[in-house]
Amino acid sequence: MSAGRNPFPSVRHDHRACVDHALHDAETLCAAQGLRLTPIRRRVLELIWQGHKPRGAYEILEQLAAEGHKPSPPTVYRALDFLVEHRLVHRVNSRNAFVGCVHPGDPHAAQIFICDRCGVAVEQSDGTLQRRILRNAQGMHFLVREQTVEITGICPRCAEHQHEA
Amino acid sequence: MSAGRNPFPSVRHDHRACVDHALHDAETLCAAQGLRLTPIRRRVLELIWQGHKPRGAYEILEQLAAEGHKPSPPTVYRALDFLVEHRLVHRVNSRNAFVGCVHPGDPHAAQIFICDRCGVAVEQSDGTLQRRILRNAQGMHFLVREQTVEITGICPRCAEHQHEA
DNA sequence: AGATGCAATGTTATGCTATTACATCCGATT
DNA sequence: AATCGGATGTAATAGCATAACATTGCATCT
Ligand SMILES: [Zn+2]
Ligand SMILES: [Zn+2]
Ligand SMILES: [Zn+2]
Ligand SMILES: [Zn+2]
Repeated sequence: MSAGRNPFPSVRHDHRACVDHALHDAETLCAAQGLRLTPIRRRVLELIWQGHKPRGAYEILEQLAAEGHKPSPPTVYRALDFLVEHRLVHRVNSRNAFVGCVHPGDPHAAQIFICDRCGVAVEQSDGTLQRRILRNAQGMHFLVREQTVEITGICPRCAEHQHEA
Repeated sequence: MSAGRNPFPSVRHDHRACVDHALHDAETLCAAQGLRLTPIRRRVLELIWQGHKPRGAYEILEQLAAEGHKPSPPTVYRALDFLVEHRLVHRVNSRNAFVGCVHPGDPHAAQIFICDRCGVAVEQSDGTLQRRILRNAQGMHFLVREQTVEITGICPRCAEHQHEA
């Protein structure tokens, strides 16, 4: 992803490596679990990874159409369902969009930080935070299935640009 | 809301009191801040408080239509925008729906627990959790504007019913 | 009173997001 | 070859949200 210590991707990081890495991980994971990373699924994952910004289903659909495929919504949603189900991408509820997961296949609760300005999203997995949520749930005898934590604001890159302008 | 120590509302709690309380709070708050709780806004808030389940905009719209009002989507969304902006209701992103806020007007970060079975949503505001998120954000120099924490699972009432069946 | 300004609401149309239902294809198994 | 099941294709529709512009109604100023 990024070379520096800050998880927010620099504009000049080698993004091709991000994509290659994500696709390689996906292939490994699917092979290990007997899942079929079909051409469509693979291509959708690749499109999601074109950047670090969550992408909408119809955005993906239009890009596929531009390549000549002309799929219909269910095709894209089915691929997205597969990718979400097998933890290769996260759904970003506050945006109705999808972003590549950085710990593919690992059943983790992610916290997603999304920049209002540039749209970049970064994922974190703070176990302490996650356990605190579980503890609070237990306190009211609520059985947790899934937790969604999404934080919006301004990313460090955009904050820098701010005081340049 | 509920008589017991568990924040999940019992089936036999006096829900009329919830609604009355919410509307009274809203009136007080709007009066104090010079806001106009117009008939539509008030009615939408009341409909949201008809239960403890998040309600969709079109659900509200249909109920208004059934009463003879026949509003159009923008009317409802404008009322919802007002209610969200002034912190009388929370938007539940994972459901595209809206639920009454139990600390109206107070700028707090809420964690919302939603039952997959009965749809009831309960709000919590754990300051420790909230500060942990802020700390994590600061760690990457991310400036937080808003945090969304939504937890889905099975509420205590539904868990009880479970082992009856 | 009449003119002006502003917030709220009404109206029409449209855009974006997601799913249902059914048909077809294709590779693996028998 | 027949069968089966998962993946994809196709058409229609459901569900969520906003843009753009018209109108209303009330408060303020002249
Ligand atoms: Zn990258
Ligand atoms: Zn940014
Ligand atoms: Zn109640
Ligand atoms: Zn329940």
